[in-house]
Amino acid sequence: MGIKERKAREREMRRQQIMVAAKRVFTQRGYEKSTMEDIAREAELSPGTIYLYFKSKDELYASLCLRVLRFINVKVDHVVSDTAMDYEAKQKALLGAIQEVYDYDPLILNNMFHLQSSDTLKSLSPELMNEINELSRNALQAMAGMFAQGIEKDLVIDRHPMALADIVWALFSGLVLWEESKKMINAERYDLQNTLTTAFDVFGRGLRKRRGDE
Amino acid sequence: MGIKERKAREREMRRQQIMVAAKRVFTQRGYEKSTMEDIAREAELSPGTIYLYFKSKDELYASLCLRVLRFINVKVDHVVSDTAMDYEAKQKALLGAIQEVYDYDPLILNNMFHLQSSDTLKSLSPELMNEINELSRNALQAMAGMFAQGIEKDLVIDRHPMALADIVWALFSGLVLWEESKKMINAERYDLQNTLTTAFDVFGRGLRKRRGDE
Amino acid sequence: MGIKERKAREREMRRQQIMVAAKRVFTQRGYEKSTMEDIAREAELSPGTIYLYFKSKDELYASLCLRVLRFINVKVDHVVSDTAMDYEAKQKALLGAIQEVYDYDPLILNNMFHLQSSDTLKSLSPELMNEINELSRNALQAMAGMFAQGIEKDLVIDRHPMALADIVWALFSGLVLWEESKKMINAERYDLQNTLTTAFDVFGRGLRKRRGDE
Amino acid sequence: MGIKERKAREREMRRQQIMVAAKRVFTQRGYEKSTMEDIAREAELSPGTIYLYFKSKDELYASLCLRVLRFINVKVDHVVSDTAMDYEAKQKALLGAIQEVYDYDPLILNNMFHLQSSDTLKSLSPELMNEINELSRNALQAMAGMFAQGIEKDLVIDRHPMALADIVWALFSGLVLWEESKKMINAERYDLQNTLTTAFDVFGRGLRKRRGDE
DNA sequence: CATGAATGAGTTTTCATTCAT
DNA sequence: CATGAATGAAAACTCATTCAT
Repeated sequence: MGIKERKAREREMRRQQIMVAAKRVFTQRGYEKSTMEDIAREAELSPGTIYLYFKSKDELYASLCLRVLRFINVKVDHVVSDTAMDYEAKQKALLGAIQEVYDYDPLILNNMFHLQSSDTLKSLSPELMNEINELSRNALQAMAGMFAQGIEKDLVIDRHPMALADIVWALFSGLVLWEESKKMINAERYDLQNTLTTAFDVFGRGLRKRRGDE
Repeated sequence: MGIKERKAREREMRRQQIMVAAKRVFTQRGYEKSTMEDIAREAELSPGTIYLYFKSKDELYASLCLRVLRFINVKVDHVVSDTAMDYEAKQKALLGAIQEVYDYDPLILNNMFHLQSSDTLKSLSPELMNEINELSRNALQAMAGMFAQGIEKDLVIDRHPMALADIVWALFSGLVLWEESKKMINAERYDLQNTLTTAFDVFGRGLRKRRGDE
Repeated sequence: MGIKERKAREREMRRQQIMVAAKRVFTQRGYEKSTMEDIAREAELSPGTIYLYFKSKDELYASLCLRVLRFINVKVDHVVSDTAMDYEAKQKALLGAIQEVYDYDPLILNNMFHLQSSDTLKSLSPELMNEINELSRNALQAMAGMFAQGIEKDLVIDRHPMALADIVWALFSGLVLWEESKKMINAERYDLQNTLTTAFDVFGRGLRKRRGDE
Repeated sequence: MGIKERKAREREMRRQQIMVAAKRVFTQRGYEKSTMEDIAREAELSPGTIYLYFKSKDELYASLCLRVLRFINVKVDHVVSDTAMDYEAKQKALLGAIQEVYDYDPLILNNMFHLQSSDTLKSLSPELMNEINELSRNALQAMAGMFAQGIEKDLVIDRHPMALADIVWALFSGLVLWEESKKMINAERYDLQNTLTTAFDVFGRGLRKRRGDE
């Protein structure tokens, strides 16, 4: 039925509209300081309406994280399974994907941290929780797999691949944090782009194994 | 007056007792989910008493950050000004200092993030704010100075020294975050020690310049 | 006009459909915990449609009560005015009618209680309120009239007839309540039928006057 | 310690103060229409204070029921175990106890009905729930025991003792309900005292077995 | 007529902070 | 100084009712 489809599409658009507004508010104020009324105002809707699309503030928040995780997974899966790319290209593409996430919503990786609270987890619907867990695990394992390949081909120093994947993730979470902290300490001119480029470079060198090393 | 001194010392001890309790609670639950009553209970004091030593929850929190920043500054200043150490030793000592902070309170660097909220800043007393700003800037500039030395002596790749300092900080903030996130996604066995060691290694290699590189 | 009639009949059928659904929902959850959406879902209609047939939740509820009151009145009037029945038969028929109401909707007598709230009453349309008042009064007075007859013929103990009518009503309201309360306290096996039979018997004996009594 | 005792007594008095206020408000408006703010205003306290003594609206309500159940149990246990009373005296004392409850809070027996909702039960602390269940069962079984005695001594008609206990309880719940319903239908002059007296009389007659009966 | 998405006032609950003892 | 009961403003969430389609 065409009507049902249209309804579903409209419903999905409202969801997106709310998520976009929520992202803006969460990014600006952080999870705890953002009120549902703030989000409603930003979405130009009434508070009650939000609850027609998301069961609770936590579910709304988790849905935002989910979207980012899905994006990362698509990218990572694509990069990892592309047999035409050599290792160097894959590493570059991976870092590019993470920077895309960063550009989309710099705080999401840090805010995701909020989900760790066991109280929060209890209130999430099991489906949501399961998808989040699965996607997180999948992204990480895909990255680890890529590093394992690099180690095998002797292009990356021989360290536990999962630890390397963790460092990639941590470095980016940390940069976000740090960018915000710098604002706090009134660092006159925080050149994030420069820092990111340097990080990529440092990180790339550290991973790369060269003859005569060790 | 001996009496006045004793009083002052007792007062300082109470402050420390409260801060130790607050650290434990903030570390466990995060800033927003920690209540003043939680902290009072942990300190075996009444809520009212906390307010005799700290003007507000925010000031208590900022005082915790301050303590960590002071510790880092002492270490960094010492390392940087020690003319007996060569660059490699300095870099190692610096990373060691940061890991000490991490061992003392893994979440402090992340939680510090909370201060970024402009609402929070407004409620802090100007003296507190100034000291925080100064210490943060100082620590970062000292680190940057160290890297500048390394670059000059051709021991470190030629990148903006401040950016390198940022990356050090960010990497460690990020690792903490990530450790917590892994709990969330039920990562089967998260070997933080391994990850940290690898990070040190990767980071060290990336910073170190070698003949024939580039 | 045949068309107008058909329309009217269809309209009446929708009303009935909604009332049946509402009865089910109110019976299950009670007045306050039942939402208009619950009722709409049960009636397989949309919430908006309910409002085409009933001005408000209160009016819908009052309409349900009205239906029961009308049923009781028909029965009571019939019993009381039937000159062919002797007193004993009338009393029996009356109790039978009440049990019929009970079988139809055990909670209606209790739920009716909700109407007592003065706020609720204010929002009812005067016509509805008037009919409810009149029917209630009429049913009670008819019963009282019957008891007065019994007293006159020396078949029933000499007590205020209205008080006797009240007790009949109260006993049945109470039994319903009590049946529900027993579920709450996990009474192992609540044999309502047995209790009702006993109640009829005890009550009948109490009303019956016997030679030598008093 | 005298201080601890005094504190405990003061705390208990506040609890009572709140419960008295809550009783008044619940009695006047019913459970659902009573807001915590209403109760706080009646108790001349702030809403937050109520939550220092009762975990939720439901727990406050359940505590009220508990108090009444405790009272009934004390009375019933006393009457049943008093070997100096004959059956007739016991029955009279029992009805008297119930009327005392009724005089104290006419609506409590009806309102208790609210607890039956499974949603409500889930939110109650298990201890509270257990005590309510135990007390209810105990009161009922004690009453049933008394009737069993009466049946054995051939003073009460031979019916299931538990059914007789149920009827006692139901009759009184019902009278309360009915008293309120009468207000609703603007019954000109509702003489509750007369109805109650008649109910006692009718009920007593119904229970009493006499030679030559049946 | 029928729909069902949207509304927003109203409710329960939390917690930083104060102040009388 | 220390206490901890009390406060009350603010937040999450609900639901009867409306109205554009």
